Amino acid sequence: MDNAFSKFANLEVNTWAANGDSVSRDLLVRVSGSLCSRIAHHAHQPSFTTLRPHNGETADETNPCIAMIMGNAFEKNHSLLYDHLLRRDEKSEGLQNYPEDVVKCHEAFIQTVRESMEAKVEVVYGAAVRERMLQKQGYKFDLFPLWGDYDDIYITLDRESNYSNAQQGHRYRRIIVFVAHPQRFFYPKPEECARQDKLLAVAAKIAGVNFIERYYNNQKWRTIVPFNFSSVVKNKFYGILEQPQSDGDSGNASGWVPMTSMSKLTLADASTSQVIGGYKDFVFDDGKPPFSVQELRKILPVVVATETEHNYHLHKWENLADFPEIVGAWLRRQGQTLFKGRLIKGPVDIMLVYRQLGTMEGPPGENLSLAEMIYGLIKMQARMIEKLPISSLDDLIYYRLRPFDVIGAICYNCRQPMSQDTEARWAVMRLGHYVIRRRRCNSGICQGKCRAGIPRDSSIPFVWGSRPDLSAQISRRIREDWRETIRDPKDCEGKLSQPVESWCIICKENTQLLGDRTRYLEEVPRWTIGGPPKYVERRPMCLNCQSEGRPGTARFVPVDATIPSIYKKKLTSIEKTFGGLEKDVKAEILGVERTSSKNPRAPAGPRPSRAQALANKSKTLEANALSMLQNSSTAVEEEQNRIALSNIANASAFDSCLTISPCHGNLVNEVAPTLKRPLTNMPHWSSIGGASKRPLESTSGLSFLPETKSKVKQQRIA
DNA sequence: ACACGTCGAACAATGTGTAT
DNA sequence: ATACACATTGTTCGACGTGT
Repeated sequence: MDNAFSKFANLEVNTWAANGDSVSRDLLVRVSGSLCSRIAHHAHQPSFTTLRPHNGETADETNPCIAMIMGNAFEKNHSLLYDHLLRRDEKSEGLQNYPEDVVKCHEAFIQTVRESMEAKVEVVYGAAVRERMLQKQGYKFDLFPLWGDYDDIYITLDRESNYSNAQQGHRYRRIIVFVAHPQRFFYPKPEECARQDKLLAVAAKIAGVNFIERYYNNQKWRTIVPFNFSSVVKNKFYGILEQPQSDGDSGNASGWVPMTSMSKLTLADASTSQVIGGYKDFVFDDGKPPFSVQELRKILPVVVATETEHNYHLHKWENLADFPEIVGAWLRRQGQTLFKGRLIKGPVDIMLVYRQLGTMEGPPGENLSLAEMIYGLIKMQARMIEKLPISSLDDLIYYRLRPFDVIGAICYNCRQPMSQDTEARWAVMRLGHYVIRRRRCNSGICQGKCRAGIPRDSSIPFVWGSRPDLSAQISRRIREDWRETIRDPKDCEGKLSQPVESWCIICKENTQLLGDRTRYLEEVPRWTIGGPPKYVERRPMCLNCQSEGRPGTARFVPVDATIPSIYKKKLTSIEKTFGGLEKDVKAEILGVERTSSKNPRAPAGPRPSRAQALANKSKTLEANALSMLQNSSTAVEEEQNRIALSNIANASAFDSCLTISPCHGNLVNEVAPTLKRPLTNMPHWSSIGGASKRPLESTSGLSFLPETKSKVKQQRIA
């Protein structure tokens, strides 16, 4: 297999080169385990959340998701583990972003593994891989619903014809069990946990490997994966800020060192609460903001001076209690500045940071005492502060040490790349928020105008660089999700690249804007994905509305009545409901979504006062609570409907590709006698894959789901 | 449940003066 | 020429509301 991997690696790097990209070979991750394994685990793509980023193996327990996978239905000598894409990447979006021939190169290699491996069961993690195998790779599978305790799940039969070395007389090569990505379980829903546990139990039973009961349901994986990982991942994958400490930028996986830096200890100990016994004092104060540049200018000289005062005690320092108070105070507020949101709980973490930051200056950290490393860090920071320009915002910003002060930027206006910010500033009041810099954008759209540069990494939040913005502690949390539903400017050719004229939906010809304009002209209009594209409306101020006593913030609709349009809030709600789906599925949904009307509806009555509104609201709440008590079955039904809706939404193209197609198979009965289907219950097998190119059209195979309004909705959309 | 309308406030985007 | 700091103003937000 080494030889095959080596060949693949050469081919992969060359394919990138043919696309004009130079990539590092040592970020390719090897397949782990033997081809004779009983079970194969098929994951998505390796990330940088690891202690072994280079020349790595897939079986890398310093990566939390992989650790979770390896914790259940996985026996070291009987399990094969590989990723669908073998290239380590900061974002696991290779399936969307890599050139198609690169993706195919990975898939061809993995397919040779799948062709050669003996495992009767393959567990596939995550919807992205599932969709890819079903749609783009076009594999043909048959669906096999289970029964009894397992009647809410099904397994998938992988047809022999999917393999180039197909053997005559065999209908199926193996069983595939599609399960959710482990990262999903940092925010578990009970029903999802139960389902995942069942799926893995079935996979393990068929394969003949051990598994752990209620592994996901009882969060038993937490004995393997550190507790703080939850907040970090939440932030990284879901953009939710849980604690100030693990805010914003900590999502950048390349910089974050998981607590499994102590993996040996953690695993042996199996108790996350005392992972680093003796060093719990190291945990940073959660509530305190980092030092601003201004504060550091004052405090650093004092901190540096303590080194000589305490010189002969330095080697004895082991935890925070041994430090001079001011050093402890300094350290506790470096969570963002030095450590960039990483949780630092002990000397090992300090050493890792020291090594990472100190690669360009100072001695390597191995043989240094804790105190020497800490003073090394203090001095690094002092040198940085000295070089910084004096700014009137110094009390509101802080800087990080290289390499964490380099941020790739794109133009806020046109989203084209800008030169990177090599001295990134961060907001003290808003943890982890990058402070925008304005610079010239030389793209065709912006033509050298001054534009805001925002981080290219969309997981890094940012804030406008003015005093009022930087002083405000809470942001309104601007929604960016709607952007997922609009076209890239470079996909807007022909008519879509032309300006769009719009006018107030109420005033039409009488529309009045500032500067004697009667039309709102949008030079670079935003269009939705899917066909036909819809113009995304704006709501500028209409002076005519104002003069006639209306608020003047009505929607503006295209003057050309043939241009369909939609408003942004609608896009947000679509993204909320269908955000988990593949982009092309979303495009289909958007394509058939109703356009917004071109005429105003009947004016509403007078608004009640705010006080009255609040009183009404509390009344409604009470009434709701009462009615819940009186009629709990209604609430239960509603909840079921909600779950059904989310099932349908989540099931995406996978479920909706189902069509009834009876067929026969004996592989299952051979390998899994315990799962033998009762004869009285005639199978309703379904075949999936390639059955439908229009995913949401067919939901006939979902007869086991309760009839709900959501189903009506699906039909309307289709 | 959905499709909007309305509101006050926060935000985005850019103009302009000034320092380097 | 460039970046910064501040000022200004249009745009967009979430919350809350009504009508269908």
